[in-house]
Amino acid sequence: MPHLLLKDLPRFECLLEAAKEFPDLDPSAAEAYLHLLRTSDEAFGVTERNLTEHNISQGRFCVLMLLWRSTRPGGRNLPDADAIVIGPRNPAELAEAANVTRATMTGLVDTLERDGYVVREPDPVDRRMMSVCLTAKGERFLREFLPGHFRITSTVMSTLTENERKTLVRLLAKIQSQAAALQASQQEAWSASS
Amino acid sequence: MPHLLLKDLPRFECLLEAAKEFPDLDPSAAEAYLHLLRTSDEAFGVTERNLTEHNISQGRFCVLMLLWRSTRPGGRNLPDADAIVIGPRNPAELAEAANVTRATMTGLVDTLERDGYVVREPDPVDRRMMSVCLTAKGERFLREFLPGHFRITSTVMSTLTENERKTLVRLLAKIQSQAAALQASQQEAWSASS
DNA sequence: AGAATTTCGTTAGGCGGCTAACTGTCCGCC
DNA sequence: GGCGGACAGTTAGCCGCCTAACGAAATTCT
Repeated sequence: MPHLLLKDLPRFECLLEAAKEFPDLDPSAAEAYLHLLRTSDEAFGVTERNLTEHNISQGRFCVLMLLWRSTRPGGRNLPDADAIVIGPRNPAELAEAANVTRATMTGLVDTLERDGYVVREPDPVDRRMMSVCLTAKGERFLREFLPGHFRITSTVMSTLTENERKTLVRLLAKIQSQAAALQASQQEAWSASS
Repeated sequence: MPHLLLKDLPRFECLLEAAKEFPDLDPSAAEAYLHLLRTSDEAFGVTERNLTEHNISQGRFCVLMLLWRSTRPGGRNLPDADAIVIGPRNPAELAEAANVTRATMTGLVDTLERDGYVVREPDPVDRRMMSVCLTAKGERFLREFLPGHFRITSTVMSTLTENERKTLVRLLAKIQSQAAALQASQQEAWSASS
C-alpha cells in the first residue's frame, strides 16, 4: 500500500465547516480529491497483496509486463503484424516507459535477474548499452500469475456497470489532463525561478 | 509520486486483444482500474510536489492534520460543541487513524519533533503512553501551508462540474467498498490457510 | 499477590523509490 | 586525430514505509 492516507475521510460537513475558515478550500473538490486517492489506494492494496504473495513488487511486475509486451510478437493475431513496435528493452527505455529513474530501473532489473526472470546482455554495437530480456522462467511466471491478477481487478470493478465504467474513465481522464497541465506549469515556474 | 506505473496506458484495443488469450481479463474493468491508479498517481504527484517544496512529506502532513483536528475545538461554531470528540494524540491512535504501523508513526513523530512542529510528552497516568502535541510553530506552518494546498486540489478538480464530482465520488465509493470487502476476504483466506 | 497476557513505544533491518555523482563509451567539432 | 560534451548504466546515500522483536508498563487471571 503506497502512501499514507487518512483511514476515515472527513465528512462533507466538516469540509464545509473548514471552508468557512479557509476560503481557498472548495469542499466538493476536496471531497473528490480525497476519495480519489483513498479509493485508488485501496484498489491498489488489493492487487499488491496478490503481488507480494507471489514475491514480486509493483515495480518488478511493471517491468515484466513491459518486457513481455516487447518479446511476444503481439500482433500475431492482428492483420498488420509487422507494424507492431517492439517494446523497450534497454534499461533507459524501460525506465522511461515505467516512469522511474534509470537508477531505480537498475535496482529492479538487479532483483529480477537475481530471481531468474530476466537476463542482461551487452549490446553488440553500442558498448554502453545493455539489453534486458525476459527468460522462459519469467514468461512462465507471468503466464501463471496474470489470470489471478486479472480476476482480482475484474472483481474490484465488478460493482460498476459498463456505462459507469465509461463515465468513470471519462471523468478520470479529465482530472488527469488537468493534473498533467498543472504539473507542467509547476515545472515551468520552478525552472523560471532557478 | 508513489508507485511505479506505466507512463502510457495500453490502449483499449490492446486489452481486447489480450483478453483473447486471457479469458479472465475484463477489458473495461482493466481499463477503469488502470485509469484509476494512473489518475490518482498524477493528482497526488501535483500535491506532493507542493509538499516537498515545503519540506514535508505526505505522511508528516497527515499527522499534522490529525493533530490539528484534535487541538482546535472544532465544534466551536457547532451547536453541540461538547459532543465533538477530541482527535487522536497517542502515537498508537495516530497510527491507526493514518493507516500506518506504530513503528512508522514513531519515525514520523521523530522528524516532526526534530523540525519543531510537534512535541512528545509523557502521559502522567499511564507511563507507557506518550502524548503528541502540535506546537505553535506547527500550527503556524499549517495555517500558511493549507491555503496553497487547497488551491491546488481545487484546481485539479476544477475541470469537473458539481454533478460530475458527485457521480465520481459515488462511483469511487462503490469501488472502495468492493475493494474493502475483497481485502477482508483475502485476509480471511490467509488466516484460514495459516 | 504473583504469573501470564496485552499494550505502548521504540529499535533493527529490509525494500523500493529518489537524487547526485561517477565510469565508460560514443559522437561532433576544431 | 584528439578533445569536450552527451549519454548509458551503475553506485552511494537518503527517506519513508514495512515487519519482527524487544523492554517497560498495565491488566487480567488464578
